[in-house]
Amino acid sequence: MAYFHSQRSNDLAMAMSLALGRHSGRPMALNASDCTLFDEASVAWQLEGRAVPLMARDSSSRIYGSGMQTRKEGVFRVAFRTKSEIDILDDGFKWRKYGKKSVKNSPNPRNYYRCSTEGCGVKKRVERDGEDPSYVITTYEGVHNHTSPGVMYLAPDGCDSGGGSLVAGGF
DNA sequence: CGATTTTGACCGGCGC
DNA sequence: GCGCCGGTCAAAATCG
Repeated sequence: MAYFHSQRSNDLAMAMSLALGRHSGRPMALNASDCTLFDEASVAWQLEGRAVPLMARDSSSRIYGSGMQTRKEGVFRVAFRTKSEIDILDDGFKWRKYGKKSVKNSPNPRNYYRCSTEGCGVKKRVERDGEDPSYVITTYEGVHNHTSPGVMYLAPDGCDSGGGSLVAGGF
């Protein structure tokens, strides 16, 4: 098992990224009770205590709050809701905003971010909950192929196996 | 001075 | 076919 260390309080988003990286391509549903499937994520959830993961599936998943079905296949997508004052939850990755759109369902605009690292096509969608403005809905799409510059990975004991990488190679 | 944000335009899918 | 809707592009502006 690997641990993560972060100086930020927004560990949930980062943990979700970790979960994405470790369990990429594996379809599974996430509930609050299923968080034990993800070691790092479960730690973060215990720390946060308020975050409510909504769903996580690889394909044919549904977006929170709407009956819309995703048609893209093979892309791991996670949507969850977090109580936060700020829209941009820094998860340790470098995100570059590439679009802003207001959706019809919600009066709040939706921001589109992309991982600025070359070769990493992970996308992120941040939207504030229209019903509860104190909540932020974050959607990750894709898998990182590099380590986060803001996260330090620690091994409990001298981890010798070089194969146990947290980075998900090809999906 | 390079990277990133901003913001309207553009485009593709889908429903009517 | 057209228009709505969601997603992306790209050029100018801005930031560090």
